[in-house]
Amino acid sequence: MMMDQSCPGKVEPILEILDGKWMLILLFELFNGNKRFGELRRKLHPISPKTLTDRLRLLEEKGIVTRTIYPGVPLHVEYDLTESGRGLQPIFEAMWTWTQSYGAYLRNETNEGEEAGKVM
Amino acid sequence: MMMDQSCPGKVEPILEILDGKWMLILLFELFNGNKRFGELRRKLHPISPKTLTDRLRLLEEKGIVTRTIYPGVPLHVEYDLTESGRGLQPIFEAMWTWTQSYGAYLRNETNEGEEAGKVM
DNA sequence: CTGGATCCACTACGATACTG
DNA sequence: CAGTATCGTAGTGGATCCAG
Repeated sequence: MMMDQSCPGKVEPILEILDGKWMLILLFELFNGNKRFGELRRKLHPISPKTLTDRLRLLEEKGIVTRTIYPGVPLHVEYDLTESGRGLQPIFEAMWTWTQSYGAYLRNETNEGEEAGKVM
Repeated sequence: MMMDQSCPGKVEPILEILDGKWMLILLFELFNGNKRFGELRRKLHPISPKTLTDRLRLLEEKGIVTRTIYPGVPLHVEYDLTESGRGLQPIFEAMWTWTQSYGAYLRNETNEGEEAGKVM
């Protein structure tokens, strides 16, 4: 593992993908299989359609997801991870491991507090 | 490795730490040993003192770094990683691995183009 | 040397309404 | 169903100057 001084600059672009209010949970949903727009919208409720579109388009640009259109009425569009997208999973796992070891009290920031006895 | 539906919410708080324009490179500098304010300021040039202070304070709150003051004139303050902070390294390594495999063309976004042969 | 104080700009994100 | 168009907001990082 080469971790020299130029790493931060090289690694930083990943944050465009992992960053922001919805990206993590969005990617997580996609890890569990391809999904349609409305499906994602329900899972990420109360995300706005504009924001969901923005995030999805960014992921598409970055080669993380594919967008497949099945013509017909009603319209049918599927979002799926590319191989590159699936390759992000080890990063999630590393984050998850860290969270379990050290992240206990960080919860109070983004979660609003009603997660006390939740299932995990 | 348990990765169920509530993981994203649990993992998300890490992004407060990894997130933002300077956090990655800041943490990276700290991985290479404790540093003083001015030292970090030079390494992260052209970061503003306000922003550097903000980032450092956040990391302190989260238990990622310690701030040690050595009284005297001129003032001497050292920033160092806690064990929790050092525990972030596997996440960096996972990101680094991903970058090398899939992230080749992502570079053009955050780097403005004049970084070609830069040492950093 | 190590910041605090102020002011400002940008942009992610949201609400809502509308369309092929 | 799957978005687009518009408008609005709030938080975050930056510039600059000042202070213990």
